Amino acid sequence: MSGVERVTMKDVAKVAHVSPRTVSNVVNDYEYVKEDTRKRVWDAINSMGYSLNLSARGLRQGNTGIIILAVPDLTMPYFADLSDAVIAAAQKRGLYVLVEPTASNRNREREALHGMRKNMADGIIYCPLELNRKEIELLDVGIPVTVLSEPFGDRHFDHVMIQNREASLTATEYLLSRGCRRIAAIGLYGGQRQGPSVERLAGYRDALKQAGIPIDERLEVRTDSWHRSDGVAAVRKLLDQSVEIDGVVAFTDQLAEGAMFALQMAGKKVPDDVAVIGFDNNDESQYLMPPLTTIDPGIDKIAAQAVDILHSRIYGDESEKEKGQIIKKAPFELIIRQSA
Amino acid sequence: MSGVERVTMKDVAKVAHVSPRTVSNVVNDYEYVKEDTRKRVWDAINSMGYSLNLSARGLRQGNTGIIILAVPDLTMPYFADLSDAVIAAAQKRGLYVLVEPTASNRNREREALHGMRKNMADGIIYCPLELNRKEIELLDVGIPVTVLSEPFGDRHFDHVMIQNREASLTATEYLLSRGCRRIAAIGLYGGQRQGPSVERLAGYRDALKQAGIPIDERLEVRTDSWHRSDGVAAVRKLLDQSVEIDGVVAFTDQLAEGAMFALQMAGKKVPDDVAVIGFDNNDESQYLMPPLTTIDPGIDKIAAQAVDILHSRIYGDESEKEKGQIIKKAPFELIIRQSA
DNA sequence: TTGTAGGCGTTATCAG
DNA sequence: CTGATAACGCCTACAA
Repeated sequence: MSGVERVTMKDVAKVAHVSPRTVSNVVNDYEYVKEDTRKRVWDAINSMGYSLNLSARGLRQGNTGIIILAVPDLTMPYFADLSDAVIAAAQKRGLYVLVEPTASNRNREREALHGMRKNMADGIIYCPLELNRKEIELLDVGIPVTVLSEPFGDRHFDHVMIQNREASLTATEYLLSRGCRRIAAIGLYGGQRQGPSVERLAGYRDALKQAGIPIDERLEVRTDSWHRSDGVAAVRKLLDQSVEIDGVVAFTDQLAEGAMFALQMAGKKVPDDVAVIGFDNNDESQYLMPPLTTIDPGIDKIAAQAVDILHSRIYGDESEKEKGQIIKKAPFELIIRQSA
Repeated sequence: MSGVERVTMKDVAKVAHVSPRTVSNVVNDYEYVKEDTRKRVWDAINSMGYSLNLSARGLRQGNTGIIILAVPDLTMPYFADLSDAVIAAAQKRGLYVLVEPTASNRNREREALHGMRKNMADGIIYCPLELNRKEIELLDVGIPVTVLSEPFGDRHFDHVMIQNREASLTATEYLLSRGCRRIAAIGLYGGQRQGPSVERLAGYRDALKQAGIPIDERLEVRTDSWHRSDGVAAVRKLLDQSVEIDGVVAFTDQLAEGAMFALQMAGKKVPDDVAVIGFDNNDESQYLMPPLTTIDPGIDKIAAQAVDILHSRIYGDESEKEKGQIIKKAPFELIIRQSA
């Protein structure tokens, strides 16, 4: 097969009759290299099969060109889409992305490794499902961090916010405008006082309050996670307890999907008997029966902003690095289809 | 915030009153270190906030601990699930995974970067959708490669195979056993003579042949890709052309999902009018209406095998590295639900 | 069981 | 515009 021999810059330099310094300049597109020299060097590089050793560069420069994207679970469509978007955005800036599932079904004992990974990266984009103290501690590792959530605690990480509360308010308002009065909220998550699910519930309550409708806690269904099966379970619970409903605000499209499934299994028509609205606008939501009305959180913009912020923190000039906490709100959009 | 000062092994050594060598031994869990010394070193490490510089280690040892997972598109559930599984498997072996979408909607001009990435990794797991010459060339970069497909060409990469042809045969046989006689095959992809979609079509034809049913090319629908929208388009095409069908073998669950959607929109009942079977067993397929009968390709096993093979090629002793081409077939399973 | 010394491939500094 | 030289932080013979 291929070589045991490692071709280095020095080797290339010898063949091209220049110094290693010049080879480095060529490889890094340094401006002031004679055209002639540049060509000679590239020829040597290609003919010798040389390739840059990024470990060496990293050691010398003190950075790796890698950022970590920490998401709960790649098998959830929202996070898969987000990862894809972040990788694309990072690529534009010449960064590599190490995806790290933090709460995947397949990973349980990753804590140990966590400590190591930070050494491999120049920055972290962290996407929390819930915010417990331990995870937050893990973030504070001496490299820039951008968190995809509302700001929390006394930490001063940068944030790119999904407007969970406002979007949830919008979704609920829409159901109200369609005449729903018994609206269930599905997806309050875990035992946290903060995090996306708490915000989404708050938005739901805001809308009810504005409409003068009293809160009925039986309509607020907790779930173990945000998978489809949780949506099924939530609706079953409502039906079992004979809680009357004419609308469902699901905190993710998967929950909505599961909810619609369970409703239809129980002989309810969507949207006639029960209107359903989701959150995320995953690709699949437009192919459900009926197609799902949902909130589009603008994933590409979120990803691009997160990467841009991180990039400026890591590689920007001093003035950028020293800037105070950056907080951006991403715009969202109500996508109306047939489920509500 | 945190430090400008970089703590090195030498610093730790000084504080712990040992040599850098000993610190290295401790960090790397070398066996022969006195308990007392070990503790002293760890204390120093923790109190000083030292962390290992992986670039330096990589430079010294000639490897990075990173493998690349090249998949077409993270937004496709199959590849998201696969990535999750590969990351989990890699974690068990202490490897980091750089996910690289090769044909994502969001990435078009990544060719240029491709050359660079190989320098950052010790090995590649490559998951092809189609096999064109250019992509194959790109693979041959001097580090071990494991390909998730049937072997091809004259290259001697290692392979972990999904049994596309056999599984597709099984799926089609099942529809036949349920009485279908006009079975459409949806998802022949691109203009290639090789690749998963070609194999799946072959399996479909095998089954028809075995059953003595003549091939009708109008039933074999090409698609641009394997997204839900392609499933919709394929069925619409069949219906528009008034091609009679009573069954659909879709080459992915997403195609099946789109197909069911289009069928139901056209007033057809699934499975009574048209039975539908998918391929992949994504989580969502059990929540469709009706729940989707499909093929489970055993993603966890595929991921684990691919990582294991790569690991032995990279870090194994010489005898393992020199072994000839490794080819493994992953088992699959027919999952029967209500769509067929 | 631990210390010493040297180099892995790059890039930055400093000349020229 | 290009050359020499010195680090970057770690690992590993070799020695003790």
